[in-house]
Amino acid sequence: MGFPETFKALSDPVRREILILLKDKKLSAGDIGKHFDMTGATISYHLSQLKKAGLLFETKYKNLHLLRN
Amino acid sequence: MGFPETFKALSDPVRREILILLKDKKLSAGDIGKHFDMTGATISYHLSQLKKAGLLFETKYKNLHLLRN
DNA sequence: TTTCTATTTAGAAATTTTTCTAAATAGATA
DNA sequence: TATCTATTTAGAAAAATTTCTAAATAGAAA
Repeated sequence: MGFPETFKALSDPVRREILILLKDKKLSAGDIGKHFDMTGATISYHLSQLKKAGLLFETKYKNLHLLRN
Repeated sequence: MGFPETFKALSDPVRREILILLKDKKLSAGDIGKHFDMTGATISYHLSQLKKAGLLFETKYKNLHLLRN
C-alpha cells in the first residue's frame, strides 16, 4: 500500500467518483453501480482496486437479528 | 488543464521522478534522460505530457549575447 | 553555411488498464 | 432447504498508455 499504488488507485475518474459517492453514506456495490453506465463486474473491479489501496472499507451487514438485551 | 488531466500527468512514476529532478535545478531533456533507462524519444513524450498539464515550464537559453546597457 | 549533437515527431510494437460476458460464489428470502 | 438476487472471479476483448525505431527538425559549434 505504498504511495505509487495509492496514487494509481486515485488516478481513475470512476474510482474518484466512487469515493465521492461514499463520502457521506454507505452504499452497496449495486447502488454504486447505478451511478455508472457499466456492468457490475466492472464496478466490482474498481471497488477491488480501491480496497487494495486501502481507500475503502467493507462493512458487512450480515443477516443479524437485533435483540433487546 | 483541469484536475483530471493534472492527476493523470502525475500518475506516472517516471513523470513524478522527472518533477523531483527538476525541483531545484534546470535540466535539459538529455540530462533528464540520463537518469532513466529509456530512449530520448520516450523522455520527450513524458516531458510533453508534463508540459501539457502545465507542470513544467520550458526556459530557452537561446544563443543570446549579453550586452552591457 | 556546413556539420554535429539534441530534441521532437510519426508510426508501430509492447504493455497495462479498463471493460465486458459468462460462470461461480455469496447472501438473502420464501 | 430451495430459490432468487447481488457480487465476485476468470478470461477475453477493447481501449489507452508507454515505449521503441527511424526520420525529421532544431540548435550549437566549427
